[in-house]
Amino acid sequence: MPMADKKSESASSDGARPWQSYHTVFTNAKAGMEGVDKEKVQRVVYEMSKGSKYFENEERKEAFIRQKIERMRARSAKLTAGHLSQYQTVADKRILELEATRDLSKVWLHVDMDAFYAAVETLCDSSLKGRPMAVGGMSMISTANYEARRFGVRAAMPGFIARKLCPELIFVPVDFEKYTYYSDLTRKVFQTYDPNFIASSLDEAYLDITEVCKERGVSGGEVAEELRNAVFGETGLTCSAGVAANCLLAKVCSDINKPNGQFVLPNDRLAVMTFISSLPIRKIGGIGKVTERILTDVFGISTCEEMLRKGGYLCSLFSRSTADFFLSVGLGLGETDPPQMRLRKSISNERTFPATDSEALLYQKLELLSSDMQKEGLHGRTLTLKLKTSSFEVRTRALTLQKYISSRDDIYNYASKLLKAELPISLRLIGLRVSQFKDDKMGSPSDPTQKTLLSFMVADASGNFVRGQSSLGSETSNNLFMNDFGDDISVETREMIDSERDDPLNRNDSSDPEQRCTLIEFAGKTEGMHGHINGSIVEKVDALIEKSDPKSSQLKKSNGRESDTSLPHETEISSCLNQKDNNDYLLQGETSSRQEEQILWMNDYECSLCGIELPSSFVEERQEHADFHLAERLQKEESGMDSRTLIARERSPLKQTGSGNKHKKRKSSPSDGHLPIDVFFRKINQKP
DNA sequence: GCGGATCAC
DNA sequence: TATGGTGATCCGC
Repeated sequence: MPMADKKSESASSDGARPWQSYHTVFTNAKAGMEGVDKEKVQRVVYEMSKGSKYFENEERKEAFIRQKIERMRARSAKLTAGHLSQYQTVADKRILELEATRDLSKVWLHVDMDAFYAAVETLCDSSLKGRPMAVGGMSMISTANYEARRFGVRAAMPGFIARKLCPELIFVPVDFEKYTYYSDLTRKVFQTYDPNFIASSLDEAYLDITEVCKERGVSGGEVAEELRNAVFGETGLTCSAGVAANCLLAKVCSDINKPNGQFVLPNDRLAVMTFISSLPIRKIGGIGKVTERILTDVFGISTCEEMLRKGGYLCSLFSRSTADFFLSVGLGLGETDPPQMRLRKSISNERTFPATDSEALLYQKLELLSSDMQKEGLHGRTLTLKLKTSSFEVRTRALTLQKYISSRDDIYNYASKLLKAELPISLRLIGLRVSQFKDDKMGSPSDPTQKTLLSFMVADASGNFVRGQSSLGSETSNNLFMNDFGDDISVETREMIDSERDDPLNRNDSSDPEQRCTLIEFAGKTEGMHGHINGSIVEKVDALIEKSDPKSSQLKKSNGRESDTSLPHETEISSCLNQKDNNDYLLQGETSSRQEEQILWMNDYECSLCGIELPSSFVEERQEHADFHLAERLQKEESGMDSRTLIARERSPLKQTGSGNKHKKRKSSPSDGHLPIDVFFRKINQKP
């Protein structure tokens, strides 16, 4: 097993240079960090952190990661030549299948504002120009300008460490109103190039400029140049752009000539493969600090191309979806279609405070949080209490109820129970999260009197917020992204939301919390999240390769994320039927199914039985519609009609009215989670 | 369903 | 003096 044995190297030098074993994210290559003395930064960070509770916790985490790596190395070493060759065959086949999904017909542009918060602050106060400056405070920095980055100062770094690195550093408090205002200006420009642009944060967006290029007969690079000029003209801010055939690559490209630059990757397979071949894996969205270490330390993978060369190992040691993602990365594949609209699945509030073990104080914090949660006006069944102890250990304690709760008192009472079980304890953070919203599970009849997530504003794929399904493409100024920090890390989220409510720019705002825009998240959707490779190894070496079902291993698209790229209709249903679809290649075909719902509102608005579109806010209409199908079915059953026939007929229109992407591959084999439809309905009927 | 982890911004 | 907040997802139980 080839491996980059960095461990012995660093272990031997630990004594002399202990800071080298303290892995922070602050020394990763980032725009503006060229020429930074990383060794010095590392040393300062280490010296400032050493001995703190935070540091000790980091060391504990580090020890776990080392263990993980050791376990994986051991498993990897245990693979026999036979197993490996089997898995190599699987990987090669998979690579071919993935390759077949390559789509070079689209031109995607990723725009990324340069040091956005810092740039806005400088725009508003020209005395900051040319001086090292950071937005944030002594405990946390949201972003730093390029002058500060030369000292190694960067986002997510504590301010007191930043000041040590750069004593001249100017600190400016965050001001989200300002950033939102300028973000809206940029979005107005984006909209002229792609009305359906995807805003992934205040300072980042994806634009499909395929049509613009075609209609005007210009290149992607020319569009990028023009757009960047327009953004500068509109705001006085610079941005960087990447142009490529898919979102994943475009994002990588926008980082290459940052700041105030752009990079075009031609829609050409050879160009993509060449580009990918030397690209460090850490540049890929979804591959973070831990995943990078595992891939390099266990498999010796440091560039994307090596993903392909080590395909056999990857397929044998990772879940199917994770391995698919890795292989896609190796091929330079990524999302080429706008992501499906997604509804928020949870809402949370958390707050850090001076550590205390005073129970009275802790309950007081909980009370405040409970009030905040009530203000969100959501109804959920699952309540999760998050705790961070004074030693930085994070715990979560969850409770799922029969009923939906939303009131301050309910939240507080249940949260108190969860907290009580942890006492005595010394905490520095308490958080609450509510999930399993009323309309989370499709098909459960809605109570029209209830506020639900879906009665809030929802967003279309452009990131523009719309009510229900109508008036797509509302004004960009109505955008609101709660977790919208870009390069910049918020420490003032609560304030941001509160101030946003009074923002004169948000003309649709209402004081009624029900009318408020609610975040629909897009962040990271195009890259997806493929961490969690820890402990995901299943003993599968004994599985038979014959079990691999060719149909089931068809891939839809892109980054290999089943749920992200699923087509509507059957695919959507199948992913509901079979949430646990993470077996490895050789174990496909053993997944179980479970589903009890009646009507599935696909994409949250489309009836699974007849395809009629009913926005989720049409609560009563939906109930009526469900009743209609029920009555219809009962009637036909009584008349002796075979349910299979019935269902087939009812479902058939779906296929025509489908996504219009019939050529796209999708999960299609029963082993992938499709219940025979009559079994499916039999199950439904068992449900009271 | 729960809890720990990872990731993005 | 001092290391964030929000949301998602995966994975093993």
